[in-house]
Amino acid sequence: MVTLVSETKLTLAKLADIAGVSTSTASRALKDNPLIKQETRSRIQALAKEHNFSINAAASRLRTQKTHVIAVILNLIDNTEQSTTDPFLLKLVGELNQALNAKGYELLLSNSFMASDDWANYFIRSQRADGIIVIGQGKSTAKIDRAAQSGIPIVVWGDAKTDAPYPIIGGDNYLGGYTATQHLLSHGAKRILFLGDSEHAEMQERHKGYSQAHRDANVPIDTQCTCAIDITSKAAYQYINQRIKANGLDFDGIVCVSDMVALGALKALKERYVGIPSDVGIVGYDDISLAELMHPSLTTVRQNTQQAAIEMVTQLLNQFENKPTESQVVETTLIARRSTQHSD
Amino acid sequence: MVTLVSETKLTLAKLADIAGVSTSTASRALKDNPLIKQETRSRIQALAKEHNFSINAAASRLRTQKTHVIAVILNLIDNTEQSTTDPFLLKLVGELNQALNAKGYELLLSNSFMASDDWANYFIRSQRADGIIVIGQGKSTAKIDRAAQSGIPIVVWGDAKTDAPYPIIGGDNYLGGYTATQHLLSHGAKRILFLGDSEHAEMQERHKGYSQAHRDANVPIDTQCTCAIDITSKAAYQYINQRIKANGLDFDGIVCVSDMVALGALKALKERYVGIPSDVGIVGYDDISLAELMHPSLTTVRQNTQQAAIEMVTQLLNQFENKPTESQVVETTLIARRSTQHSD
DNA sequence: GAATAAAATGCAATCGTTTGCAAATTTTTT
DNA sequence: AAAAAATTTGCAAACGATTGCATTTTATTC
Repeated sequence: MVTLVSETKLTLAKLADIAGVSTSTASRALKDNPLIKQETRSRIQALAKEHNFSINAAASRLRTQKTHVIAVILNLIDNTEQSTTDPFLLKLVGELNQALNAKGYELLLSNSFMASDDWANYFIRSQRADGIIVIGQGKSTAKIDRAAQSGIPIVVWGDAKTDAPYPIIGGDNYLGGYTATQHLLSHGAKRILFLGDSEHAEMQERHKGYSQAHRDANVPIDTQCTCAIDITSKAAYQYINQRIKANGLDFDGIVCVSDMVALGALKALKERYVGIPSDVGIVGYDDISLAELMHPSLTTVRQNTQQAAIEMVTQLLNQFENKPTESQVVETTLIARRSTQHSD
Repeated sequence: MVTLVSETKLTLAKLADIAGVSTSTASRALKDNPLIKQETRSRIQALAKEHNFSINAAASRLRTQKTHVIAVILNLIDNTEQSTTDPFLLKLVGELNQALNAKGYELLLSNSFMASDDWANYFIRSQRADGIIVIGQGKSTAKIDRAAQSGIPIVVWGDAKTDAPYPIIGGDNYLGGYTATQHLLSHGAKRILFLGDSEHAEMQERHKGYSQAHRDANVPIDTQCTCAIDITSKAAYQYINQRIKANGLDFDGIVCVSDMVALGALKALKERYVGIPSDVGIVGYDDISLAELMHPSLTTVRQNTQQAAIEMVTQLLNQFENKPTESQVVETTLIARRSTQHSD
């Protein structure tokens, strides 16, 4: 495979030459700067198209000190494989990609394992990106705090109620946990498991909602019902299996911190012929596309990810202009399906 | 939120000043160039760490004409929402991210809707990236061909048997289609639907395998059994629903071009109380993490995505050094589960 | 038609690294 | 101790676009 096209590389200077103008004029013309006569502008733009010319991004970035790139960091939990497995995170990435593109930005994908620990340095000071979006608060916000501390533009997907010097966008986790639990209680559940990892800020909030719903319904809470597991379907599957083996079916409802967890639990229950929802009702979180495809379809809590993505981008761009920013709660609604209620 | 840190921006020149050496020495020291005395190297590296110094990527890229960035383009099918929905594509992205990082490259995520149509121009000539990886051949390879034509480094995930001037990495689609079909036939199926879009090169190959398996088993093929639908669970759900409404259950097996499609079909069948696998056996493709969580768990064809990612990166980097490249077939295996066979 | 205002273009410095080559320093050899 | 060789360092020219300011060209006014 030989490159036939190359000739000599086409630069703005050469294009200007061809057009018979200076580089300044060419540069302005390509950006449709009204300083330049309309006719000249069109002429140069046409010429650029004709010669397949593209502004050199490296040079432009160096000169303008703006990259128009945003780094999106998947803040994964150590030694879980939540990453490649969880459709929710990646869905969010997809939405962010769209939201960013709509504003003329590109998305540099990274994850917390890969990027060096000093995000401010690695991405911003090095001029690889203009700002960063972190997906997930993780168990510790140390890296995030550190990055924020150095004053770089940053936005986080997480629990919006957390008090932090940077804007956090996220669903109303307390409400989500509350509604999910209440929903199960109102369908008669008496012993509801909370399945997930309560070390995360988001999960903690959900757990608070879970507790409050119990109190409001006058149903006692057993600490045995709060089960700390990794946020994967596998962990959920194993946990439920083991629990039933050890204790028998000592619960009649499950609130899960993600749909993946719910699916793992569901599988374990089905294998043991536990009736759903007759014996155990189950609620997931995230409303991934598979939730409604399951059998029974999965009741879950949906967070408006598109709205979230747009909001995150807005909050980030605001920082570029030193506008004030604030954490935002996105729409969070319970989607009731068959895993918690019989058909009408 | 005020930036407290900024002072004046730290450049290599200033760092060199602090260290009392020239910028050339500083530059070399930071790259551990043996031209520089070991002691000087360590001293400057320490200084850089201490002052949170990071080389300016824009300047470096401009000077070296290398970005160390690879653009990954999700080549989506027009007006389907395959993008944010299909876990398989995003899984591949995750794997690519790892493979690229391992080689010191970063991943710029894009999709065919966003990026301008002229990939060579937009990504490479503009020096936004050094090469591109395209995920999916799509219905038409026009954009890919065009990009390849201009001699840029490029690799494609698709059907490796397609003859093309660029390396294509992919599973053995013929074999996958063949094995899936044969598996159903050997379990007694007589009328098997092929559910998917046969305009794609990959799908065409699978369809060929599907046909050949029939011939080898001496089972007649009905063209009515080849069903062209969008590659989404929704389309599959609707199609199966409609078909049954119109024709009754006129089939006893389904070969799907993706797990998402299979899940949609599964849902439609279950809602009509069609027994699986007793009445209809069903095989998916991709082995997304949910395949085994389904009920019944889904028989599917797995392609080794990790191997694929590594191979794609290798083939791409080879092009940087003008080494020869070639299309590669990755491991493709049938994972037999409950959706095609009763428990033992 | 000269003077003034407005519109269009060009000059040249700058962004921060990298690197071929020359210069300075140190070490080895005779 | 001088000459030669080997080791370290520094000079200065790129890389390609952008932009404040100066300059030229065109249009307007009296």
